[in-house]
Amino acid sequence: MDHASPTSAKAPPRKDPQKADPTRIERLCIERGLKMTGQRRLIARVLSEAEDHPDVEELYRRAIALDSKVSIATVYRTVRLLEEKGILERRDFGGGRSRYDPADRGQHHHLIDIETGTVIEFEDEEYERLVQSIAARYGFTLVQQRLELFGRKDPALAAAEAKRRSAAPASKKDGE
Amino acid sequence: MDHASPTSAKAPPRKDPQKADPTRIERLCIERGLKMTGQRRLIARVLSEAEDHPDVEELYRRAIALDSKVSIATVYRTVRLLEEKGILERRDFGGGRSRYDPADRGQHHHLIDIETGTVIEFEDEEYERLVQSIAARYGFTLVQQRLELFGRKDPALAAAEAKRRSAAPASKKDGE
DNA sequence: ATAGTTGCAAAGGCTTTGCGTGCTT
DNA sequence: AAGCACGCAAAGCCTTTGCAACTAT
Repeated sequence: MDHASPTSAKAPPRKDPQKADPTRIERLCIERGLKMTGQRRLIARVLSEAEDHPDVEELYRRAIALDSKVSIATVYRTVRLLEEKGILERRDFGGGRSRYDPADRGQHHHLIDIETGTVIEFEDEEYERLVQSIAARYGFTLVQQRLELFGRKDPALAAAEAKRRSAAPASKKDGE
Repeated sequence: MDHASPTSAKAPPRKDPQKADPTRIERLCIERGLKMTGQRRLIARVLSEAEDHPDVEELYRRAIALDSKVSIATVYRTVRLLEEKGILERRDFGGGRSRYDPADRGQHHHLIDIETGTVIEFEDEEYERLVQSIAARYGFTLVQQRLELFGRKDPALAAAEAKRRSAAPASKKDGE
């Protein structure tokens, strides 16, 4: 993970928190030529700060916690817009609701612990190569993909993992 | 596809079409100790004959075409039951509805043509090995997985594919 | 006979939408 | 100024469920 930068804002306080520092996602919105309203800036900020995979209701909760000037309909509309613009990716980890994942964090997939709901993100070059070649095998160019692994922590394997743990990969508990 | 047997019934007509020949899925239901009603037999039959990935409404349509003694609520209930029993797998190819896939057809994944909706099923040993090892890497035993590739037919690649086409893989047009 | 199943219609959860008002460009 | 975005509440999907009648074991 090369793009990871601490969430904490080290920048000195500015006059208007809304216009202070265009967040990662806000910048993308502007690039794509979206009209930036206060609500969109707010949602963009929540998304930029999110390190998990929130659903619409969770985004809504976080947004109103910051500002309280959004309706859930707008969150739905915005999230759909951003998905169409390729800024957000919609995921389905089961449970009915869609979850959202900023698309600028690079290609990654999910390993879900079926006991605890913990979501581990991972990347794998070999896998990437392989699916490209599978698609090509059928004459297709890959446009999108979805890979989710659901598993259970295995004591034996976990011990083995503990040993080789050195470059700690991202791993965080996600709701569900 | 080794298990594929023609849909047409070549067997000599029996007394009761309902009890005649327990279908593949029906047999599984019985093994799991499910109480077999006419409706369940009917749905089991539709599922056994399906070579695509129908959603509930499609199952319902096919079922009433055969017999017309089912309600859609029962289809929903049955499909959920069979999923819990591990007889059916629920898929989400986008579009809101869940699609169903008999679990006894072996491990396979899907490549979806985003232009036409065509669904290609494929298997890949190397992939299977790889994801096992990815899960193990994090100390997990794989319990379930979901892999869907969405792509667009690429003229250049398609030409290449046409050449090497010898062992024709399964490929069928699916609704949506 | 009994526990489980079905149909029907109503309810539920998530998401979208119509409409009048308000704000960005 | 003009068009697009917002909020609100109503409506739309897909799916589940309460209840009374029915059926497989």
